[in-house]
Amino acid sequence: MKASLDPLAPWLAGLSLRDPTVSEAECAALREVVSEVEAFPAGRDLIRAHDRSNSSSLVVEGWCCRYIDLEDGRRQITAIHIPGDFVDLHSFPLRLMDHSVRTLTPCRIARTPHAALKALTEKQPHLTRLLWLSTLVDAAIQRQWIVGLGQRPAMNNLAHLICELAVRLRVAGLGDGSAYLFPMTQAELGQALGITHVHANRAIQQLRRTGLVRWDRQTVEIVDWNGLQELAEFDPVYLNLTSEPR
Amino acid sequence: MKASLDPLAPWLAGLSLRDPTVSEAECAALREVVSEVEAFPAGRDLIRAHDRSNSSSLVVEGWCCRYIDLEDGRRQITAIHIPGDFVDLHSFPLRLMDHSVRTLTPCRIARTPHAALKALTEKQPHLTRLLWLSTLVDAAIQRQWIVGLGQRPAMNNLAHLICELAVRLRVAGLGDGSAYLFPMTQAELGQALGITHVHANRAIQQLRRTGLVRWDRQTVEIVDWNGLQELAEFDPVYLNLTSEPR
DNA sequence: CGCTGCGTTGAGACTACTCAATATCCGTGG
DNA sequence: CCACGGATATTGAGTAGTCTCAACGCAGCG
Repeated sequence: MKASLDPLAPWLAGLSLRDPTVSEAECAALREVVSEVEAFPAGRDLIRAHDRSNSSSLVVEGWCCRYIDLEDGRRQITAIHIPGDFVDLHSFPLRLMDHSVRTLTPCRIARTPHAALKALTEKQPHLTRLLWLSTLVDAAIQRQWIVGLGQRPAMNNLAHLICELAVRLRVAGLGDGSAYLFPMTQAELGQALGITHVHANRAIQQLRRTGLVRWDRQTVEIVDWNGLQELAEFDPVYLNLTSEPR
Repeated sequence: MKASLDPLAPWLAGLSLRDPTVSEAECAALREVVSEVEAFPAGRDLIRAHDRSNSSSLVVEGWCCRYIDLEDGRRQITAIHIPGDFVDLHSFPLRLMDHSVRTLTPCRIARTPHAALKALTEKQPHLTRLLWLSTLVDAAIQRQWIVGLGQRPAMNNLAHLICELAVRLRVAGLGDGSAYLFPMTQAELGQALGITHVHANRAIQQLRRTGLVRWDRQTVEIVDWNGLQELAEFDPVYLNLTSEPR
């Protein structure tokens, strides 16, 4: 998973499957507001809940997540972000952060000042709608997580997450989706699935026993995509892709 | 809870607490694209998943919800919408619906054609950001639901929902939030909380026993706001209010 | 008056949790 | 190269929360 030379590359890769009507001028305008890329180690908070953010972060390389902590220390991860995700575009129209953002792996992040984004929305209505769109895809993903947390047993929800990330990674131009690096610990996975790390471990074992995926160390390999999709009831409509990735 | 003469009134009431910088001209522009109000009975689908929508709905009166069904018939409600909510602004930038929308009570709904919204975004960048903002508040609410479904026991999550709706109703100018009509059946409540209707009933009873709320028929009365807020770990930051309602 | 939908209750089963122990991996320093 | 320590993964046993199935009560309505 080499670094792209163009920090916008994974974002544009995803966009090309959602709305291919981006002009060269728009790309240039966006490129201009994306400041230089910064590197972060794993497990570093980029923004904390209740902070006031004045820039938005685009993931160029690595995984990060948004999360909300409860008073007793339990943590719920509300989103997982991969390269190409504008992880914190939400903080642009919103004022105070209602959640925190943190790296799951070493990351390279491009920051965009809110002032620059605001200026951009003044002049570029089409590009503005695309940025809006990308926050709404995030929201659609959140809805699926709500369904998973509310209705799906742990193993099925885990299968759904694996499907989702496979497609999203493929959309971002990272691999073919049949096997990928899954760099989260089982504790973090549990925080995303709303279960304890002990139960996350058991859900993984249960999923392994179905034979639909192989899961060794940090590598997930999808052995039977159709079977996994069926187990998870995974319907990629919510990812808002107009054309098939790959 | 009488119908407002102005279909935009509850939306503007909420907006005034989030971004009071709306100009008269912007209101006029928005008013122009909101078509006449239509009435719907309870339990009517407004939009179905996988449909292609060409207009967005603003709730003027009544409650409705978004939901996603699983194959075995189980349903997860992903959002509850009250007057002032632009229930389906998401369908404007998004193409295919990933979820359905349905009335929970008799409703009056104002429709806005997407073409008109698009035209509006071409000319009114500030208003566009406000519309964007309102979809992001929806997303923030969804995040809290994720936290609730993943981490909170049923009764606590129910308490959180009651707190949330109390504030949101107050923000929309509907009542003082200390007591309100809760027009959902226990089955629907269960679909929102990710539990069965049987367990929803037990969660209600458990909450009643705390003495923090009275819940008779369809009326919820908050007896001890501070106690309820504490039980729910309710922190209204995510509703993005710059000033206190009322 | 008898539907029908909604709320309520009980009993037993299953999912996920807690607590605790053990095993494995991996980076670091000797 | 090996020893060590910390983080991560795995396992077991008992408990708590939630589900399923089934029944019953009550209210509104034709």
